[in-house]
Amino acid sequence: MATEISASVSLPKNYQLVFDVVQESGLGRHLTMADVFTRATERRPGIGYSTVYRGLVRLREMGLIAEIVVPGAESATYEPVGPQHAHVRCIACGAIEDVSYALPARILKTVESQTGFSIDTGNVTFAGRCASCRAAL
Amino acid sequence: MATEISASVSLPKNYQLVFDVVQESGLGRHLTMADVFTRATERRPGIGYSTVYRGLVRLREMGLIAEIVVPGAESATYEPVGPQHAHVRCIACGAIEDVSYALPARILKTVESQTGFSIDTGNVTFAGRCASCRAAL
DNA sequence: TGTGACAATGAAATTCACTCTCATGTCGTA
DNA sequence: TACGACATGAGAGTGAATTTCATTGTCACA
Repeated sequence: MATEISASVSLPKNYQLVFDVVQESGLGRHLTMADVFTRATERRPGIGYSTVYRGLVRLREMGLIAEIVVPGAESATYEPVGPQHAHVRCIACGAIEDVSYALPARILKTVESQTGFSIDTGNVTFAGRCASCRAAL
Repeated sequence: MATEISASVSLPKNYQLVFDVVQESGLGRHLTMADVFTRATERRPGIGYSTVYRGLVRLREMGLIAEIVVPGAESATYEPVGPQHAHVRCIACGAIEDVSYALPARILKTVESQTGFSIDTGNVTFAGRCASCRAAL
């Protein structure tokens, strides 16, 4: 199941492990650094927290995984790269889910002309209550 | 210049001070907690960090100021409440600016039906390079 | 195979924003 | 003045994120 990284780059085995952990969590799943560390430890007992941390940094820099920061969440989470999408966070239980929404390209253009910035990315997050938390009220 | 809070509520004087600091920063300005503390200290030397912190929490709960969390920024920032807008952050210098953009209401509806969440708020942030950082390249 | 240069690793310390605790101070009311 | 309720300041605590450092591993090349 371990997804091999395609090309020429030879990734250190522990970074490959970190990559596999995130990749196998699947689209729509969101792992915190602690989650990734836990799963990595199951596969390679003794792996250091720093190694996992550095793996996440490296992979993010390489564009192989995505770090998402959601306001209100206690820590950053990581997910496989995939199609552009937004995230929704339950203000009650903290669950994070994907939403298939991407900002229209013309919005980015508008923002560029309005601010003078060159825009690389747009980021959308929603906050609300998930179905089960609403049911529990 | 100190904006009086309108109504019946009598706000403790230090909280009023915190409110004034944020209010006077003006729309489009973004102060970190440390910024607010610094400015508050100039006006009332000896004011405690905890007091400023509690002031920000209280005012946020009352809806009198807004806390914004931008991915990549080292800390949360505070701004006066105003019309819905998005934020753009320079990945080079960290500057944060306002952008007049709000998610269309129908998007929120779509997200609700897609996820089963009840959506309270939507949040949009952009990342890019500001004009002066691009000029400096 | 030996070796040198360099990258990766694990343990632990540090940093930093944020939050909380507690003892004291202040204010309004009777 | 006596009292209760809330505000305050100093500082400690929390936890995620990041860095340091000594050690180990890896790889290219002789």
